[in-house]
Amino acid sequence: MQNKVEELRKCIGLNQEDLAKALKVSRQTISSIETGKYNPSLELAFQISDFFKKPIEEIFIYERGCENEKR
Amino acid sequence: MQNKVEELRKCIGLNQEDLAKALKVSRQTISSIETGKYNPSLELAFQISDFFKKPIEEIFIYERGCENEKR
DNA sequence: CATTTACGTAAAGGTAACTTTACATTTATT
DNA sequence: AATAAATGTAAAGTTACCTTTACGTAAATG
Repeated sequence: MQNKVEELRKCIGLNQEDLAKALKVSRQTISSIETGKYNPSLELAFQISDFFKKPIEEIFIYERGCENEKR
Repeated sequence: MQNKVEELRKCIGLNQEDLAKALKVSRQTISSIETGKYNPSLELAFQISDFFKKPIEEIFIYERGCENEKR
């Protein structure tokens, strides 16, 4: 899943460490999310969403497999 | 974190097993989410969102601590 | 050139999310 | 009363998320 955390973070002139502090997670967590090592938990996604004041869907891009429109 | 999975599921007349199959997870995962045992991963939250055709924020209610409007 | 700042990454460990299997309970049906 | 359908739950195992500590590197600064 792609995300715009790095872009949004740089947009407001923060480094990873400061964003990490603001979100109360480790810098490695931010780094790992930005580099796509793993996705945040739903809770952390909400915190990030709140911080940037954007909906989760605008920050995290879920790649929908074009599998005949499930359902 | 609260969620409306059970409500939305019943609204379309599905049982936990059928929803689980549609989402390709186990029935226990659905049960655990509905009873609040744990939150889904962000990926599963997106799948659930897609399935019910509602944004994540309308299905999962993140309890924001009233901590002086972080940031 | 030496130091600082920012970032990536790796190892080791803890907890959360998810699995399969299985059993118990409740509600409905026959 | 017996059976089936739907749900809750528990145990044991795997993988993902997140932590602390730490090291390497590249770019900027003194």
